[in-house]
Amino acid sequence: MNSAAENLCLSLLSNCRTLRNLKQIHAFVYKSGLETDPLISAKILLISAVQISDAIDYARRLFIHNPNPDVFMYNTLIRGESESDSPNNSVSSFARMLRESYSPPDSFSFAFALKAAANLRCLKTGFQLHCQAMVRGLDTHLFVGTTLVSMYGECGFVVFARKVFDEMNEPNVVAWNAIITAYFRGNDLSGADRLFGLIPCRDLTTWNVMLAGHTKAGDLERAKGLFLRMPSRDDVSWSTMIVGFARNGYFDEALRVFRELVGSGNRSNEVSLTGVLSACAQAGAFEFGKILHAFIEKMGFAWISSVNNALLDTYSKCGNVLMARLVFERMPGKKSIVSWTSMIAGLAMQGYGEEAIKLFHKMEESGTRPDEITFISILYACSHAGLLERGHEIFSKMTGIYNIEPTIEHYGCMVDLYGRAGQLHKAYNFVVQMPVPPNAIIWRTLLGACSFFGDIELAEQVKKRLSELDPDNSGDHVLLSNIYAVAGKWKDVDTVRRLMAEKNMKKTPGWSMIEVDKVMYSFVAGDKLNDITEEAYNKLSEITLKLKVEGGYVPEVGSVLHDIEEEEKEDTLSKHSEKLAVAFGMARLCKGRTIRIVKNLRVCKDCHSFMKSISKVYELDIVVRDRSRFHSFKEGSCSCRDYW
DNA sequence: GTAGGGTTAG
Repeated sequence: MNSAAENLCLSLLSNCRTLRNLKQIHAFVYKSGLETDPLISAKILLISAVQISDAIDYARRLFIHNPNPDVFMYNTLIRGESESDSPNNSVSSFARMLRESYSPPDSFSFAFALKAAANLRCLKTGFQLHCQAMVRGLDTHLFVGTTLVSMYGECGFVVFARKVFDEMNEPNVVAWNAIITAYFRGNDLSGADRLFGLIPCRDLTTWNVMLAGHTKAGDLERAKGLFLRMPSRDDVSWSTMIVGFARNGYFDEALRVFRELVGSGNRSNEVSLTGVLSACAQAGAFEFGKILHAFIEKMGFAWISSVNNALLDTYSKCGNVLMARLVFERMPGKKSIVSWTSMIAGLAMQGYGEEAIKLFHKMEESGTRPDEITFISILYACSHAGLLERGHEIFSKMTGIYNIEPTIEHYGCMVDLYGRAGQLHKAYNFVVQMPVPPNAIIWRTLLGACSFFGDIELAEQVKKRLSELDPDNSGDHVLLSNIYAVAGKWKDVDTVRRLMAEKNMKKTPGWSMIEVDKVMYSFVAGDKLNDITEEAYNKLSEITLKLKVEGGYVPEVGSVLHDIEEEEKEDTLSKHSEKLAVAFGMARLCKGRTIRIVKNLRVCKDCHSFMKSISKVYELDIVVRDRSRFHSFKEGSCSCRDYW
């Protein structure tokens, strides 16, 4: 018979969602003398290990204090750890079960431990578990077999996955789904399609498997076809499409599908939200992002950490670091490493180096261990704020205290740090002494710094290295020719230009995007004429004239010498995509509204001074997110202090 | 009293 207190505890536990709440209930359990009640302690373990994302440490402590855990409790811990940040703990718990438990692992134990091996992509662990399962006669168990298929698939061994699948007695639809997923994992799209044709019965999930496989392979057309053809769709089908579009750069499509999802009355979930938010973040769709924020609050998604992280990233990538900070501060529960790192990166992109470092220290104090991505963000913050010394300290801390092996990206940050500070020869010496061979990106970073500080001699040396590693990169040639042009070395400019023409090198087309009335418009340099571009071109000529007369704006033709004839210089400059986007925004948006642009390349010197000029003459704020950082133009100057 | 396949942010 359950007592009244026991029933009360069980009912409290069934509504428990946060660690804080769980601790309160746990205290009440002690007070009521129910701490040894098997049903209640099992339930508390289940909630902390599985149902609350940041409570696995609590679960582990509970488990340790239990003198003789039963199979159920072992399985719960193995399951929770397999889904945690350190799935290797799950494997350890399984091993401990073999050594210490009175009862042997059952099919549940194997399914959970195999999931850990899959998450670790550790074939060796998976193989050992497979052997153990064979010894116990559990390898042909339907559930264990299916998990084996997906484990081998995750580890990239499709042949093993297929072997297990072929040996299964009567594979059901779930097993079929697992083997199809394994084929997609191994990039065997036609194999996956073939199996899809052979499958005896398909449910909704099979169609979702096909959607996921094709979107991950980047074939959105195929996925779209399947999406329209499938007999019914659920929230996972919709989320898969939205995430797929967002991942592959089809931001407007992601926004459109999300709108359609909400309009159709189907259920949106946290995954479709993170997907559409990611599209907004990449495209800089600030207005749409704000609407999503309201939607999140209204629909009760605000307690989910993945949604909050995506929202904070959206605000910071749209240039609104204050709103990003607000979301960050108000997030419920423990802040994850993703939250901390996103916030640090957000501050870094705006050039708030000191604030980023402060937050980094707060993160350390909170007990969250920074990882390699955190260090990339914080080093980036230092280089973009000119904090040479601090960057140096942090780099030594990473290797010395946190024992994190620097990757080529970390070295790249250091080169950037020296380069931006004008210490070109220090940067060069750093590159040649690096323990890993420098790649083209490293040399390109240095070339950029040489260009900024006009060091022709070093630039030529660096360009030589680049020619060995990546000889046909047009950007490198453009940089070099710009360096010559600024120094007035026309003959050298000509040589580089001729080389580019001979090799038929094409410049990466620059594009810029702007959001007007929650719709994204994109512009490409030298765009063909249509209604939208015509409107932009007309407004642009009007603006340029006014700036020349009232703002003293003089086009800086140095940036275009590489690819066109002299008389066209100014004409081509005026067609840069960011100028078109700004002009379009000024034509369409209400007066006084901040203009927000996202650009795929770095903004050129001419466009930079053009924006400064607009911000003064028109008394208008402009925010440009380029490939490397944010530029906030206000009253004739830029937040980057002409340093980018 | 726990399962297996499909969607999740830096």
